[in-house]
Amino acid sequence: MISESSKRRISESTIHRLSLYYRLLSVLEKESKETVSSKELAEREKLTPAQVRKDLSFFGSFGTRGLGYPVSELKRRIGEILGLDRQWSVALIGVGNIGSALVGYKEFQRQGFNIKLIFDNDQRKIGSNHKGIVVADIKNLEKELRENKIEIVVIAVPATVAQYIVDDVVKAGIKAILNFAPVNLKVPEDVFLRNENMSMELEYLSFALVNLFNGRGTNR
Amino acid sequence: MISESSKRRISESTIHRLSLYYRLLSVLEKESKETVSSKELAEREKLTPAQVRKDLSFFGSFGTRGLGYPVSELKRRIGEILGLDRQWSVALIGVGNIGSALVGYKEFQRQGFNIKLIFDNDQRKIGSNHKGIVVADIKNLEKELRENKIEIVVIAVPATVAQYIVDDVVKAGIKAILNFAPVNLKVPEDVFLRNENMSMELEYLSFALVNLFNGRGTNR
DNA sequence: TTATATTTGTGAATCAATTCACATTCATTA
DNA sequence: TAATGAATGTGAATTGATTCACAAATATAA
Ligand SMILES: NC(=O)c1ccc[n+]([C@@H]2O[C@H](COP(=O)([O-])OP(=O)(O)OC[C@H]3O[C@@H](n4cnc5c(N)ncnc54)[C@H](O)[C@@H]3O)[C@@H](O)[C@H]2O)c1
Ligand SMILES: NC(=O)c1ccc[n+]([C@@H]2O[C@H](COP(=O)([O-])OP(=O)(O)OC[C@H]3O[C@@H](n4cnc5c(N)ncnc54)[C@H](O)[C@@H]3O)[C@@H](O)[C@H]2O)c1
Repeated sequence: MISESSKRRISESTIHRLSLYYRLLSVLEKESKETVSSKELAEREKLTPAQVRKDLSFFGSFGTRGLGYPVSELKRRIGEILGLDRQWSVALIGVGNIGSALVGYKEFQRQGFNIKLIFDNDQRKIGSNHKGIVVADIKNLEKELRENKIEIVVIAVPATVAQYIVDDVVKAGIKAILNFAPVNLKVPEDVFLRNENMSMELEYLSFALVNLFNGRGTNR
Repeated sequence: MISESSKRRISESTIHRLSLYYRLLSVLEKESKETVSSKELAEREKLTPAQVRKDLSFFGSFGTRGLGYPVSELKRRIGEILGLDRQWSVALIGVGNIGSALVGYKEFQRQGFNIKLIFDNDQRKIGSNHKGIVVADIKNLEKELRENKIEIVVIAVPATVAQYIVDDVVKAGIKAILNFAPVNLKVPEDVFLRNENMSMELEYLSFALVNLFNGRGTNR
């Protein structure tokens, strides 16, 4: 829904900031605030007002000069841009430590990310019930992904097997993958792959503590 | 350990790429590769050779012209830069879904991030044993953090209480925090705060599926 | 209705990150 | 020991992202 046949390429940072605005607008909505200025949005996210306005301007003009942006309306529009105005069918592969945590996380569902299928290869886990979902056998991966029209796959298996799993996921026609395994997965050009790398953030803190103790802390 | 009184400011992306190089060098070391060129490092991380060389050049010159970089030596040097040549004392606050997963994750320890303390406010959890660590009462937070010389704190409590917890953590003199709660925490300038925001990555995938279906997939 | 105050939306300017391109250095081979 | 090839390290050029600055639009108050 990028206006005018996506003239400009939208940067990753802009999209991440849209997520921040979306979350903040939800808070403002709860506080029954009707409008909000770029100045206020910026202050609450430690950004500049110009940045906020520029980010939004890529997608249209949502504000009123002299007044600001209508909170609920802007939230709705950003939701549309991010695809949060619809439901997504998600499958999770690997119900270990991190996989179990994700299944039990209600926030994803609230945002429209519905975990419909869970896979594992451990016979003790297959058939067991996690939050109302029966763990499926990884052997039926491709068939089940297709039959259930899964759109997003979350990888939470050991790093050693992640590439094999991803190859099968790609074969099943999946175009969006979120990977928790600390490994560089290879996917075709037309598949979106994002990595959730917790070690990286710990390492950033470690670097900061060792190197930056004159400078200041940095949020993301 | 930035050379020459940290003239240049090192960008966040450079540090994240150092993490990637570090992981890749571990793999190359296991494969008994002695040297590696910027070209090969770049190919395996989908970067350009110039980028790799520039990143490393901020910290010194580690390579040999005509030959490349010595794998083990470079890994050691990057480890030093990232502070992975030492042990870090970490405390985890909140042993719920995600907190339990983190406690059970051996990879952090292998990298020198040792979870020494776990806190919760749930009486049923306090005193119970998680992977050899007894859950402490959140009431003793400040005292315990100081006595155990904790350097990094991981926040895994509900978003509603995260700010109160962080305030206490800061009072205890902690300068590095990794936060999993989806909320914008306020910390003083001299405290490093990083946010691990999984929703953000799912939202990026959602955006990509809705908007970018002419373009291509993008790794991080 | 007019004047004043706000705040947007956006080109232009600036700042930052990435890529280019090449002199320099070293390994290797003849 | 000289010639060849490979790959680094780094200023310069380029590309991209952020900030500036201001005209235009609207709200609000007189
Ligand atoms: N636990 C954490 O906090 C954490 C943090 C960051 C990253 N990670 C990464 O996430 C991944 C999972 O970590 P974890 O701690 O949950 O590990 P885990 O061992 O607890 O869970 C892995 C799960 O995958 C299943 N599995 C293994 N092979 C499979 C296959 N071929 N097909 C289907 N399922 C298979 C296992 O049966 C198990 O249930 C790992 O790559 C890990 O490095 C974990
Ligand atoms: N579960 C996930 O997969 C996931 C993913 C992304 C983000 N998160 C975020 O991580 C945080 C934890 O999520 P969760 O699913 O583990 O929740 P959870 O409810 O399972 O765990 C929260 C834990 O914090 C403890 N707690 C509550 N108040 C406390 C206090 N004042 N002091 C100390 N401990 C306290 C609770 O007793 C509980 O053990 C939340 O902010 C959540 O939004 C979770």
